[in-house]
Amino acid sequence: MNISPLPVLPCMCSSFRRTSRVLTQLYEEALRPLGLRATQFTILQALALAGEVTQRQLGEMLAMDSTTLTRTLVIMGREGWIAERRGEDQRQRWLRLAKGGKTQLKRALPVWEKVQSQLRRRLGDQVWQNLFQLTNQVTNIANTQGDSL
Amino acid sequence: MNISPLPVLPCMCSSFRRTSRVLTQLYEEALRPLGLRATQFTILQALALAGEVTQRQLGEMLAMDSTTLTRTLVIMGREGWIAERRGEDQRQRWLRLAKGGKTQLKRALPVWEKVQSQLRRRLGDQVWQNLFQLTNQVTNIANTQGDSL
DNA sequence: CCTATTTACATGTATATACATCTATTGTAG
DNA sequence: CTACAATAGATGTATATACATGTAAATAGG
Repeated sequence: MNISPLPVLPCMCSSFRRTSRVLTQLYEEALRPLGLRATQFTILQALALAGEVTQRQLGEMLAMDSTTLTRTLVIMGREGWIAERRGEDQRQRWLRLAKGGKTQLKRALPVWEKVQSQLRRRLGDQVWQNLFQLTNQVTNIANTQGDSL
Repeated sequence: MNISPLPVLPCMCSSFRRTSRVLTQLYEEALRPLGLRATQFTILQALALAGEVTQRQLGEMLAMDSTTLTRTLVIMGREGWIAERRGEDQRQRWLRLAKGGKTQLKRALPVWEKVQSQLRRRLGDQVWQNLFQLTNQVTNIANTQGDSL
């Protein structure tokens, strides 16, 4: 059944991590038939919006460690979703959607939009907008909190 | 430097996952000297608040798969933070804080409160309260979204 | 120009996470 | 009571994630 509301956790970090888990399960359940994980979908979408970027820039956009991307990009390259080239700076990897990645994203978008719209309907437009604003605000503040020097 | 605000992501799942990552890094940076990960701290705190619960109940509280807890509990048991016993139902594991877990939690709480209060100050009390309310609302809605049958 | 430092990414390692599947136990229909 | 279904965890496997450290390339100082 699982109807009873979950207890409020006193920790902001725990609260966000818990919400992330349930959202991830919801979105991944929808994306599973396509063989897409949440992070992978996010990267496809980010590259579609940003065009060609370095691995580091992508990591900054997603607030994800650049070395974490190394592993995920291996998987996505193996699937033929990501294309890359070295820059003039030979250390940099410039990343972009490969043809297969565009196809995969095109297939995923309707599925994603359905999940988004169902969730949005249940939350209401006002809450929905608030959530984007607030999560973004927390991200930016927490992201600079440690920068003491 | 890293001052420029991060782009708003159009996906609610990505937004929450990104915020989770930055919050986790912030909290874990503070907890690292204690050898505590975010999830581990959450479990210590949850057990302190809930008393003795089964693995499944703990999983439900945290919206975490019960089998995920199996691995984390191995680590925490090895550290001497968790005690357990079998119930009348021999399949169930009843979990509680061990003495070492109480000690560890006592050491961690001041560190955690410092991170919380700094973040709370930068966000403001109103936003802080909103965040708990909203993350909880999203958790409960997303947690029941998939329950079609 | 040469060395020291910084930067971009790769690799090793540990934890987090979920799902599929397996085992043991409990509950249920006849 | 017995066979079958449901439940609680354990285990196998794959991905996600970050940090410490390594390597190669670029940059800065002299």
